[in-house]
Amino acid sequence: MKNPIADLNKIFDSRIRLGVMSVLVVNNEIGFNDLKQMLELTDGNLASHLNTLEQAEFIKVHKGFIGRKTSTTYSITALGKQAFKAHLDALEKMIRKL
Amino acid sequence: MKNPIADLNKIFDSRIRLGVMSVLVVNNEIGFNDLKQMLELTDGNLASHLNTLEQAEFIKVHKGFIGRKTSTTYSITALGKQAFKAHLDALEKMIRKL
DNA sequence: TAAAAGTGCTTTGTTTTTCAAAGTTAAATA
DNA sequence: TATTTAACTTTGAAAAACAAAGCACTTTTA
Repeated sequence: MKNPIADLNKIFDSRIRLGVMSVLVVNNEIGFNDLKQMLELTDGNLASHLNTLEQAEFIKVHKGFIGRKTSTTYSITALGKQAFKAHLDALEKMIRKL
Repeated sequence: MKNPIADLNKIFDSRIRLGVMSVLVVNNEIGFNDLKQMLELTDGNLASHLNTLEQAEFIKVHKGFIGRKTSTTYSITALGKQAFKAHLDALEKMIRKL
């Protein structure tokens, strides 16, 4: 039997980053505050996890306005989609033995 | 939309503990060294994760002998099976939106 | 118009978690 | 007898997670 965890992506070990990605897969764009409320996080905590995902180029940021109010939204990148899918495939392979 | 990560079990955030559980689900008993080789871990690292799982009563230890040589094996408990399944269900629910 | 509140962070510092390395005890093998 | 193996425990360092506070800016409210 080979190492069942070797293909899991370390970035997605975090439940929060997993949650962000899962939200971004179904919402092609979501705001900082919506995400914050959805995942029940403090600003700093969310911001740092978003930063990790951005560094990995799994998500990208859009800074814009709603009317004249600033609004930051996030979306998943092609690379992010691919990496997330690969992770889920690895997870599935790992547990399909059930 | 409600918090998609609320039902994930914190104990299974760790890829290693996830790996241990997934191995134990299909092997009703496995030895320390087999697990160590399978997951490619140092003794101390594996031992401490096994300890976490044991504290949670998700696995149990059997200390015995092969001939007169000590042999430690691990198996999953009913509680562990249940908790692991609940975690996988939560994961699945989270990603079935795809 | 002054105060309060919201947005989206960054910074700071603490707590928690992870991990490798070394030490340990007892038995097995060369 | 010396070395090796099994299965840890202990120690300590590094990394990660997190809350709280601060901040710059804008908008809303009193």
